[in-house]
Amino acid sequence: MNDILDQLNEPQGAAVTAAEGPVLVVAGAGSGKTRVLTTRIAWLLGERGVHPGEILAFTFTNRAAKEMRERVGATVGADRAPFWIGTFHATGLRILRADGTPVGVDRNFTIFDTDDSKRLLKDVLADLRIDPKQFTPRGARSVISDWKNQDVAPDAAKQSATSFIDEKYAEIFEGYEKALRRCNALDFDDLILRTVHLLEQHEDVRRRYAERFRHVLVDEFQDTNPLQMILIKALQSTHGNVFAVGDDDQSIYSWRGACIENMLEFDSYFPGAVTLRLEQNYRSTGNILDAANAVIAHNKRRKGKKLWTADGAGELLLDEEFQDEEDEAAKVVEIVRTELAAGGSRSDVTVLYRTNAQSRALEDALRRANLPYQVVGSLQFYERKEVRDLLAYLKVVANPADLVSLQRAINVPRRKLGATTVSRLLELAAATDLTPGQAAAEEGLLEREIAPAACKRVRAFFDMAARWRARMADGDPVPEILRGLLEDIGYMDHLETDDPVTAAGRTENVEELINAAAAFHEQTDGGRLDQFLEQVALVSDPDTITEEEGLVRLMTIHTAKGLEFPVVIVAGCEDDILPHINSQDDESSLEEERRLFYVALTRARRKVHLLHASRRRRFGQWQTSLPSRFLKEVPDGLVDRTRLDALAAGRPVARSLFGSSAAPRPGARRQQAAGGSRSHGKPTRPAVLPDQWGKRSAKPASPADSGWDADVSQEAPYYAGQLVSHGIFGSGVVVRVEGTGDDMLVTVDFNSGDRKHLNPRFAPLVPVD
DNA sequence: GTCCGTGTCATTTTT
DNA sequence: TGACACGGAC
Repeated sequence: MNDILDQLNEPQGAAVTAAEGPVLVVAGAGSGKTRVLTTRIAWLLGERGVHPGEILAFTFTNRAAKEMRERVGATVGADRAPFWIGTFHATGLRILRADGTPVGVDRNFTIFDTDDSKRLLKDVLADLRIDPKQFTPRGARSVISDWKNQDVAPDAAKQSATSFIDEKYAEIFEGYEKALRRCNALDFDDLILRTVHLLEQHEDVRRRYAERFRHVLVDEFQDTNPLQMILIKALQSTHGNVFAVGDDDQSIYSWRGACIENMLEFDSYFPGAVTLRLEQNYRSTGNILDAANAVIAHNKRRKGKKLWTADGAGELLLDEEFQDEEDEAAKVVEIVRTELAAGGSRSDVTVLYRTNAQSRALEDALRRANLPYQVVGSLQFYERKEVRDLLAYLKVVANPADLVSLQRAINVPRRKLGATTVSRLLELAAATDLTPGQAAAEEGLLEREIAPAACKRVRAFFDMAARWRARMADGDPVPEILRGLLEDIGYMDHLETDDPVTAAGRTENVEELINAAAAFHEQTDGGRLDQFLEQVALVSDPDTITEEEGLVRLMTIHTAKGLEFPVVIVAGCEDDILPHINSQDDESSLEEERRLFYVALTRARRKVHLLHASRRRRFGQWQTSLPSRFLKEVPDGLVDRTRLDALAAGRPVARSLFGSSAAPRPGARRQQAAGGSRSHGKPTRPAVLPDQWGKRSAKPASPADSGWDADVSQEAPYYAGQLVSHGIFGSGVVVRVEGTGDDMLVTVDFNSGDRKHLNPRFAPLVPVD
């Protein structure tokens, strides 16, 4: 044990050996947080005589849970590793499976994921005859989820509603809960909510669990929501041993209910808590850390800490501007090639971006350059249509009450059972209080509403389901059920006829699902179908299809949290992307955007490239953009900046237009090397014109180019960065120009502090020299 | 019941 | 731009 402690630095050691009672470890990026958690567990087991069964550890991802379990196992021996290390959801599920009955949780419930919930909500909205334009399933799900995460029941929501909108949502909430019950299903939030209810309403159960788990540990504490806080409090209620590790500066999930206050006000939730800080970083260079520290220091709502490293400063960060997203992508290719030339691997380079849509241009460029890449996390394996189809079948087999899966499965492949038949079937079932399968089995019931031929097809479907349900009851192995079912419904043929182009890929995914079932069968020693479905619902990706070597990785900053890479490229460092346009209104969401930028920076071990374009296509329309405001927060000495033109460098724009200032700078090679600048246009649009130089020879002309040419030469007297004045609002700076002609919309930040969206046709803006 | 054209609307997504 | 949902035509 002592050698393990010897390997820790002082604060790490203090955290690991902290006395009983509440402890908050504020662990900066790359400061050895997982190590502290796992060593703490090992120390409790080894030094404090704690039994493995007395430890409960929460994580947010399965990946983290797995890693923790393995690392503890490696230290103390697999047989002594705690049994209860898991995600909040998986842990809630375990508790509910064992003790859920008192809060009305049926043993055979199905877990609805987000997609299931939305589909169910769609039905609910239709039943309630609510205008689907005003209330979307997506919106309703998010409102309901917020309520659930604050332990608000439908009744309470109704009572506290102060507007028509809120009342409607509360009504939808109520209908949704009823529908869930009818489906014998729990959604993700329920896994925690019902557990909380169980522990709140049943003192004996709460005491039992609290006394059993003498030590509660929580990873990524900054991401906990109010409901999870209640759960943690309940579980530590008899002993107060909470060991929470997190980084408030990496809280990037507030939009999912994460509550940074849980961390900032840890002391008030757990009086007498000890707070420790881990600030020594073992990942990044000094320059990267200094940059990250400087940026995050602009946030007000934080605990405050400063990362440092015992190693050197390393290279400067690079901040480079490009004309558009294609040039930006070309730079990514160049960076990868440079790394390869220097003996590195493609997988050394990871590109991070704010929005998934940004991956397109990057992928195109990498594909053209023949550089294999992997987009991590965008479309999850279990979100693929074919996989979901098959899972829907399995769910129908496992849970006859699951109406959502039924609706998905019943007409895929086509069985001539359309919307009319299905909705009549569901109405009949609802009216008779039977499952659709039972309703179909009732003599003559279907015939009341459904044409005889359709009745026959409906019964054939349920016969099929019943056959496989019998096989399940016989304990047939899951992979065999899946394979047989596939055959039975002719799914592979369906894939082929449905779309021959994608059939091969989809078939592969189906095979991957069979593999997952086989792996499950092995690992669980013949686990049941419902257990398989449960695992699938709580695991977003099978391990096999992530983490491949030799691939350039692309992912959102959100998915990158918790990972590290030698070289990080942050693409799209532009205002309106990072910070995102929808998150600029209030201080707290702007701070979250800054945390995102901070997370991106701190992923890098060796090198950071910050790329941005001065214009890019958004929804098919060109939009100009300014460098991200966060770039300015990186101190000058740490970064090498390259701008396309003099504007951003602070020189008067017009001069660069006429060539006087265009001395080639190191990073400007693309624009300069091209030679043969084409002079055209009027000097009234300085900010865009210089971009055009060399464009044609830098890469083959594309339709986009000519379109842009035509556009700009006729319009765009306004450009981002331009100083303008307005009769009423005074003077200000143009932030963005959207649209053309009469539809033109110019966004201006006025010196008064107001941001206005103006149509110059109606609100004359006068350029200021 | 199914097909296909048109219209709408776009963050982030650990479970 | 492009994915997806819906409504009208067959």
